[in-house]
Amino acid sequence: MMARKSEGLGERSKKILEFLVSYQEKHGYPPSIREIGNHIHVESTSLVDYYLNQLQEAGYIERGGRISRSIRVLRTLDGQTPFKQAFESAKTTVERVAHELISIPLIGRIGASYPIPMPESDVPYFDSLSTVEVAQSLLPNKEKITDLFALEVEGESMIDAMINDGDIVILKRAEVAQNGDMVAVWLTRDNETTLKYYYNERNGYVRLQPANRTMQPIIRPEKEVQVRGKVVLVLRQFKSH
Amino acid sequence: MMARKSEGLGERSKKILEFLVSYQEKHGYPPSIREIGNHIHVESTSLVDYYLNQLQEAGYIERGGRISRSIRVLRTLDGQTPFKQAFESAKTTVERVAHELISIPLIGRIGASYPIPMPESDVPYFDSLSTVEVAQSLLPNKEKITDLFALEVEGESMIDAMINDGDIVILKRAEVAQNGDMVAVWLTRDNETTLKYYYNERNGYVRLQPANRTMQPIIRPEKEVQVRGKVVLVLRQFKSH
DNA sequence: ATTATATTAGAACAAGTTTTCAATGTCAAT
DNA sequence: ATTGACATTGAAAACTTGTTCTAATATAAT
Repeated sequence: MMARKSEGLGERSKKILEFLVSYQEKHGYPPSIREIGNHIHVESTSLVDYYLNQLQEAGYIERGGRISRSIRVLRTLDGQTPFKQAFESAKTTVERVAHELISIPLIGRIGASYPIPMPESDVPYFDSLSTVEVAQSLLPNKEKITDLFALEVEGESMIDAMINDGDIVILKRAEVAQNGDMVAVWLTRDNETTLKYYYNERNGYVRLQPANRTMQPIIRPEKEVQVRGKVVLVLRQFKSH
Repeated sequence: MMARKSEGLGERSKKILEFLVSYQEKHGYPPSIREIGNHIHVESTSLVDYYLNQLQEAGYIERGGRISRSIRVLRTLDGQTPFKQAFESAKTTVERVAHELISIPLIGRIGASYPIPMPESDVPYFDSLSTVEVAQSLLPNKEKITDLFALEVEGESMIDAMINDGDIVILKRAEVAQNGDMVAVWLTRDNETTLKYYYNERNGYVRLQPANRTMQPIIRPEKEVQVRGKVVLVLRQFKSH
């Protein structure tokens, strides 16, 4: 016993599979069993049925029982996934990739001596100078992207935050901050913008700590410190010469 | 005479057209007339046939006479062309977007006291720890992406280059540099890695200038300075607390 | 040779499916 | 009210299509 077990697919099955794909491509709907039989020069519908069952067993096609022209090709010989599936797959890929590339409005500059420009809430950046494209993976998980905006740093006043002229900082709009956040603040007494680590000392004072540990912190009363956003990412591009 | 001439399509025709598309998407083959009728709550097949003829007249569908489930949608209400064309369009979109999001291998760490790990040329990073996703727009025009690699900065030795612990630097492989490039170099005499601006003084010496202008440059003989790459981008991520 | 299984044919049947037709309802314009 | 194009119905007819059954033939292992 044990006759040759169908290694792979027979010639006819292959031909049927190809025909299914080409017919669908050409007509927009699948062929009937008799049409298949005609193509492989087989008169009897039962034989075609026989082959189709094989193809189904092997996972190449799917059949909707008793329904006319209801053969669906799941995969082809070369592993290609035809049509619907390929389309779906492409679609999800588009969505995924598109989702992973975020456009953040570059709404202005930030420097020591002038206030931080703020984007209008919700009304998404019509007047943005340009946008900065950033991969989602570089940003904190699931930030609402509408809360993000970018500023270009002007001048060297942020050097103690390790941020230099020309750097791009990406911020999340915020009025309050947690201890340890890198924040953009406006100091009312000093009339100055700065980027520092934020620590709320429980005595009504706020300590603003430079990133560079060798430098001294700034300590101000809470009401003199206006938080404008949390820094989520800093970008520094270098031109190649 | 001249009764209301069908302006556009009737509600039912529209519904049928939508159904045709969604059914085909879902099942992989077109619906029968009865199934259509069922969907729009119409018992008589002849009425559905009537609507289908209209749709055909209007050029929305094509029918294979007497053949079961042989309706092909040519165009939809919003002018979209289903199937193959949509697939092609989606595919190109995928390719375009995917092209704008680049995966750069993160191949190790960089610190003052140990050499710069280098990726094998061409052999694309099998052993990369992970990858950094970056928008093409942030990189210099048309860099060969295979020449790019990323390193995570360890320690605070690069502070004078305004680069801190945890920062990610993206480099382009290079053995020589132009004046003004920010480069990653290995100093053989000092046994040290550093990131500095590169200036070749024509007297056989190289001046390595910190980004922070208040600091003093390092000057070394040309042969003691091994350029490993040009810095093209620095990323600093902040966790939100 | 024998046996079990794989392959093929043909026909008949049942179910699925589209067409056709005659009849009737609807509605705006005459 | 009458007309006539459009819309709708139900049912029968005609055709397409998938399934099943029986039987015949081939093929490989025993």
